[in-house]
Amino acid sequence: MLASKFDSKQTEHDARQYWPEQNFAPSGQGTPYCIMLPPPNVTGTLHMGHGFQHTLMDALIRYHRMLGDDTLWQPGTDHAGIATQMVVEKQLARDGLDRKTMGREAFEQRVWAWKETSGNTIVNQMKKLGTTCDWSRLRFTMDEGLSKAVTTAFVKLYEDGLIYRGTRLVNWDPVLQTALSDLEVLSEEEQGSMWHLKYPLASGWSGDATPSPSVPIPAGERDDNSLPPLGGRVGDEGATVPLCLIVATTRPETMLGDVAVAVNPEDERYKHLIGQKILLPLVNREIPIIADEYVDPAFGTGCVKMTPAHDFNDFEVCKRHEIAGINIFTKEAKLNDVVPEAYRGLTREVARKRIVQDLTELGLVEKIEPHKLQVPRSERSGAIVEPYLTEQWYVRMESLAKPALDVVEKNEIEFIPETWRNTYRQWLTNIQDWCISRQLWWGHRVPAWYDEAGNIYVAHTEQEAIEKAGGKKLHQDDDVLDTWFSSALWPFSTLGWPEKTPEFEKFYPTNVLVTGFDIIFFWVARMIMFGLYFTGKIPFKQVLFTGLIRDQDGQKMSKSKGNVLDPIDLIEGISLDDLLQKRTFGLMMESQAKTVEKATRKQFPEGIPAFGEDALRFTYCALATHGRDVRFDLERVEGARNFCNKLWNATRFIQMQLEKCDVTQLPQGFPTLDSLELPEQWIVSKLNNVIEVAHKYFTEFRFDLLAQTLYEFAWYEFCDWYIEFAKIRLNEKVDQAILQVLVNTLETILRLLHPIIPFITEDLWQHAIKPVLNLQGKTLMLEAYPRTCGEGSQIIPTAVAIIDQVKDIILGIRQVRNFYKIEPKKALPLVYVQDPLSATAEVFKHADLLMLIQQLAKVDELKLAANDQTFDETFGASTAIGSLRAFVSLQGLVDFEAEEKAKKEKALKEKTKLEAEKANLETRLQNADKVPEAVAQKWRERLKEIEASLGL
RNA sequence: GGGUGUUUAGCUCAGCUGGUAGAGCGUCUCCCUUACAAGGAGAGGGUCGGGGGUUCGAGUCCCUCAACACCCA
Repeated sequence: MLASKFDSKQTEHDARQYWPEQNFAPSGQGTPYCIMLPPPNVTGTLHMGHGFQHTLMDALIRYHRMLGDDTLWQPGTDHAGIATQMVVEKQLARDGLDRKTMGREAFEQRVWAWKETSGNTIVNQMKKLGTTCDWSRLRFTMDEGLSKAVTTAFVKLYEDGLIYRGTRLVNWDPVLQTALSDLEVLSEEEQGSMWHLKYPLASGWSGDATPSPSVPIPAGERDDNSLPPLGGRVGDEGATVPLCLIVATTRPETMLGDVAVAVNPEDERYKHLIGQKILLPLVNREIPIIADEYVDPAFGTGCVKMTPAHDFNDFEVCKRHEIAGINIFTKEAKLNDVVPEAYRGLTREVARKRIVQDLTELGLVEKIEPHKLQVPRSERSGAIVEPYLTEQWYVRMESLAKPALDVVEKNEIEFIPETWRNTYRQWLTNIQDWCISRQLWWGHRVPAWYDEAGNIYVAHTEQEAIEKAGGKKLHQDDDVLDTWFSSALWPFSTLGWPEKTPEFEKFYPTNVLVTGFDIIFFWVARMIMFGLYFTGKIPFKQVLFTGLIRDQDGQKMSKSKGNVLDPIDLIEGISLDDLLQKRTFGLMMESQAKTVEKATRKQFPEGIPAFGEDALRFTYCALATHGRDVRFDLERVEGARNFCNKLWNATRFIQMQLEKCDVTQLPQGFPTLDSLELPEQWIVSKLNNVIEVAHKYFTEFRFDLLAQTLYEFAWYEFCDWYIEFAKIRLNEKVDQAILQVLVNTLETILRLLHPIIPFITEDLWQHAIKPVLNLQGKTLMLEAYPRTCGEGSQIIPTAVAIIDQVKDIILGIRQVRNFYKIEPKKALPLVYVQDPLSATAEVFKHADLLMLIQQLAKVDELKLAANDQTFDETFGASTAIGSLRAFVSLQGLVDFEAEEKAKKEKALKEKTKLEAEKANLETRLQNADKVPEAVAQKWRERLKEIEASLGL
């Protein structure tokens, strides 16, 4: 006998023993079905987003496995170049070491060692959660096979002219000292300043202090001759007035690298100055005034300083004007030796202060305004990214993007939800070349070698390169590839590509990719491009984009905010103290700890109870709407846990009932539907309907509706109604057919729910179902997903209609009962039921159904009233559901005088509502000719119902 | 500045190709009835962001405005 309460820990422990890992491998039979696990960072830990996506993937895989498909869920981890290198470098720093002194080889060994110790954490966590990946096929992006795929891909792209080495501006992370791709730079709005600087015209010195009127901001106008010549000081005798252009900038320190000032060619204010020169302050370099459409005359002063070596827009403008840039920074983003001596070696921040100060002293700062600006920061180090001129490896994207765009436009790859096509299209149509080299030591080293003359030899191996070089001594490129380069090969490299393995032949293209929309560019688009390029096929047929998991306030979960939830904690529970410690550890700012602690104490005053894996999984599914983000609501986990308990207890009840009979005598499967009594016909009809809907929702990836449908069926139809119907009759006598329907319906429910809540369904099936039904299967995981149940008819509409009527009668009587607060124990002496549309008459032909009503509504005597029979107020109360009316005698049960008023109010309210609806229907029916007949028919029926219950 | 999305019950969200609204949690009342108080029986609660339009009929289609979110520049 089952315990009276569901215990998730015990259940998970028990269920797991039926799932040997070899069951997760492809069966070798059936239609191939393959999902690639988006490889998590090998040194990371599982977070809510993983939990969410893995749940959906596991549900899909379990569903298809139960359908009999040949399922492969390919797992693996990602080496995560920058992130991993940073972690290891931090460890080294604690030991007083750094990678440069220990050398590349020793450093790599150190990272491998770290990967071995920590790398299994996330895999173990996934196993703990019951994810049924084929663990025997676990891959790692730095493995030999996958590294070979990377080299092969690189060499091919290079030989096809799609990879090149180019010198151009890149996003430079001055802390990590590596280039970053556009996608690794996050721009956030920050409060800064806009400095308005005066740039004197080289030719514009005016001896008579009368500025030309067409020069808009002559220094003299405002400062009244107080402005000194360059190098002079305020108050100098005989100062002349320079004519100045005023440039507005958010980065004054870059002025040392200015090579021009640009204005719009149509700007009347400056037109005549185009071609003239500026004498750049502090540097004393003459730079031209140029005209370019890029300049917005309305923004700032309409004059833009050009620093092409440190600004992407300026770079483009100056390229058009063939003006070379001047690099003023070192790799650490400190001023280099090109700038005047006074500024050399300063960081950007210090240089800014110094330069503004110096310019101010020269009277060359017009004004400083507060200004909000987008500051580009490195996703990893958080440092402000410096546009920096370096030589890097690039992938030419244009020709790769086109076919990738096509397959999505033509829906050969289906995006779910479809709206992400827009995002995808937008990015691919404006795609930039992909900077793939990184100045790191952890990753796939660029397979390019150089001879002493600097000639490049791209080859699969060093040996091959040397051969190409004619035996010359070569040095391999120091850089490694962007981690996403290897990730882009994931769908086929994990299947053995470039070898044509049987797995590749069978499972590629894969079926569905489940991932977050946040990596649509990073990963999804690149996989499609590379998939098409290298295999000639799409890498997957569908992409399911999940929302981002946010906290209950809609905030992104992040360690630095201290609002993360660990899926493991929801499953196993955690005390408040442990949770506090977890959340306040490693915060960016100490001061935040108090805020986080307060919020945590408020939200989880008693910590988090152990809800169990099934409850968490059910919640993930219930929240998996096709939206953008998911607010994670802990209360829903509780609701899901309660649902598990409901299933548990329903099983327990059935187990008790089965003890009354000899289960070995119980026939297999459902009895023929036509042979059954009405309640049985009803529940099996409903069940068959639910089965059909479940398949539909799986196909449409509507895990939310799937969860809701199964929840409602299991709880409301099966537990609340059918079990009650069954209980009453089983108390009278042991009825084999009822037992058979009970246990088989439960068994079907367990199979239906298994992909979502695998542990409890497996556990219940093993303990309460398998022995009773004498099933041969070893695990529910490998049982068939339900199709339709029962022989012959699968849905009997008349049974559904009659039982629905029975439910309505019971509901009506219960309403009266509750309204008059009649004790549940007290039986009602007499109830008349009247139904002018005579649907109820059918119910009264079945004595067994009347018995059910009498027991479930606690009524002594139940009678069918004639249509013209009337009941005066002294009889009791009446209630209406549809056309049905129940007249409940309340003789001796209530004080009529006292209840009269409330009763009248209720009746009036009901009447008003119905009359309004009646009027509305009548208006609509005036236009009945314009409406489809089926709709009009429905209206007429409803109108009849209303008239009937109004007693018309 | 360009784009995408969201706005439905107190909270979190469903609502398919247009036919007058649903769930979970919460609230209120009654009940520890031999599967389940992690439960049972019932109740209350929404002018579907504002405005306009198309239609016999709009939460659902179109236009517009507003707020919020995200992406790109």
